[in-house]
Amino acid sequence: MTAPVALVDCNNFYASCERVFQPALRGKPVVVLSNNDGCVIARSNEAKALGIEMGAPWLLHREKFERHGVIVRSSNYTLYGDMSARVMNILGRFTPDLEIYSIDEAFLGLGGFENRLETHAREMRRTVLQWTGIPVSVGIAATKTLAKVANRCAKKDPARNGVFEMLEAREIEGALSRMDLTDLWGVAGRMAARLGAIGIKTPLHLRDADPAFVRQRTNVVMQRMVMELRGVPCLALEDAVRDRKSIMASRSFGRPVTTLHELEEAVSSYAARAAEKMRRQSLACAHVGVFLETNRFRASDAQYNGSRGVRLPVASADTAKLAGAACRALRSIWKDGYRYKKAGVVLLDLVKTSTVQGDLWDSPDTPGNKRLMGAIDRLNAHYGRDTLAYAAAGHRKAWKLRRDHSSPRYTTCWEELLAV
DNA sequence: TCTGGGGTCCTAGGACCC
DNA sequence: TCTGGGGTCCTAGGACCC
Repeated sequence: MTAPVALVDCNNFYASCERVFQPALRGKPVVVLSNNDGCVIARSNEAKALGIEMGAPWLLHREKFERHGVIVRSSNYTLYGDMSARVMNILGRFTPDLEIYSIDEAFLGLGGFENRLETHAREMRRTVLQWTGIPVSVGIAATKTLAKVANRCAKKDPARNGVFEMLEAREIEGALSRMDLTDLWGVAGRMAARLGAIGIKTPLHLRDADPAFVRQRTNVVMQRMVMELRGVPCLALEDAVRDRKSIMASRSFGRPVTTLHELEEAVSSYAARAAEKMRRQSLACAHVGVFLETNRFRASDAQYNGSRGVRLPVASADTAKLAGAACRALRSIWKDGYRYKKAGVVLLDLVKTSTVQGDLWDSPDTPGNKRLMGAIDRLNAHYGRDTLAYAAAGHRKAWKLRRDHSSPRYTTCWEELLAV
C-alpha cells in the first residue's frame, strides 16, 4: 500500500482568524463578509447553526443578523494569509511531504508514520491550536479523495475530537454510505445530475461502478474519482510549490458602470495589481486577458459577457505595458448601452523570470537591464515573435525549443541573449 | 437594489501546418 | 471521383474547488 495521506483543514478559517485577535468573539455567531461587504464568505459554527448560508447577501439578511446578535467582520486577507503561513509552517514540522492546497488546507504524506498515525495527527492538531489559536481537523486515508471524506467525518462527529483515521474497509463503507454524491470532493450539482442519469446516485454506486463506463459517459476526472474511492491513488501529492498558471485581479462595482472611460480606469488599476502580484512571484506574462460582465442577477437588464486576450511579443511584467494591452483588449470588447457590474484582468502564459529579468522590471534603467531589453528588441525585430517567445524566458512553447534547439535560428537567438 | 475573488483542469471545434 | 493523418494553437465554455 502507498503511504497514507492526511488532509488538515482549518475550521471556519477566516472566522477563526478573527477570533484569535478578538477572543471576545469566541462562542458567538461570527460571519466574515466579502469585498465591499457584499456577501458571507465564512461563518463560525454558531452562525452556521442559525441557518446562515454561505454566500448569503449581507444587505438582504441584515435584519436577521442583527436580531440574532451576529457579529460581522469585513474580510482581512492580509491577516488570513499571514495566519495561513504560520499554520503551514507548523504542519511542515510534522512531515517532509506537505502540499499546501489552499489558504486553509494542506495534504500531508504520512509515509513512515504508519504505526502511529492517530498519535501523530493529535499532536499536530494540538500544536497548531496552541501556537496559533486556529482549530484544525485531520482526516487520514489511502487517497486524497478519501482523506477529504475522513476529514469531513472528523469535523462532523464531535466524538472523534477532530481526528479520523479511516483505513478500514468497514469505516470507509460507513462514511460513504452517509454521504450524498455532492458531498464528494469534485462532484457538484451538474455532475451529480449526469451521474444520476446513468444510474449512479450515491458515493457507493460511484465507487463500485465500472471505471471505463464512467469514463465513457462522463470524463477522465470521474474515472479517477472511482479509483480514488477504491483506495487507489490517482492524485499525487505535490509537495513542490508550482508556479501559478494564471493571475487575476477583478472586482465587482458598487454601482452599474456604463462608460468606457470608467472601465479603462478600473482595468488599468486591475492590471497594475495583477502585475504586482506577478512580480512578487518572479513571473512575467505573454498574454493579457480582460473580461467584462453585466449583472447576471438582474434579469431586467440586457446581458453581455465579453472577454478578449492580447498576446505580447515578449513576456513582460511591466505595469505600463500590461495596462496598455489590457485597455486595448477592453476597447475591442466594450459595447455601449450596457450596465456593467464586474471587470477583470487575467495574466496568462506565465514564465519564470531570471534574476536579471526580475530586477529589470523594478529597475529598468540599470545598464545591464537596458542591454538585455535592447537585445530582446533587436531579436524581436529580426526573427519575429515566435522565436522571441522562446528567448524571452521559455514561454509555453518550450517543448519546441527543446526539439528545435539545434536549429540555427534558435541557437543564434539564444546565444545572442546569453551574450548580453 | 443585494448576491466575492481567486484558482484549476477538461473538452471541443476551427484554423492552420506539414 | 474522392478527399489522410497527425499535430499545435487559439478560443470559448463547462465544471469544480476554496
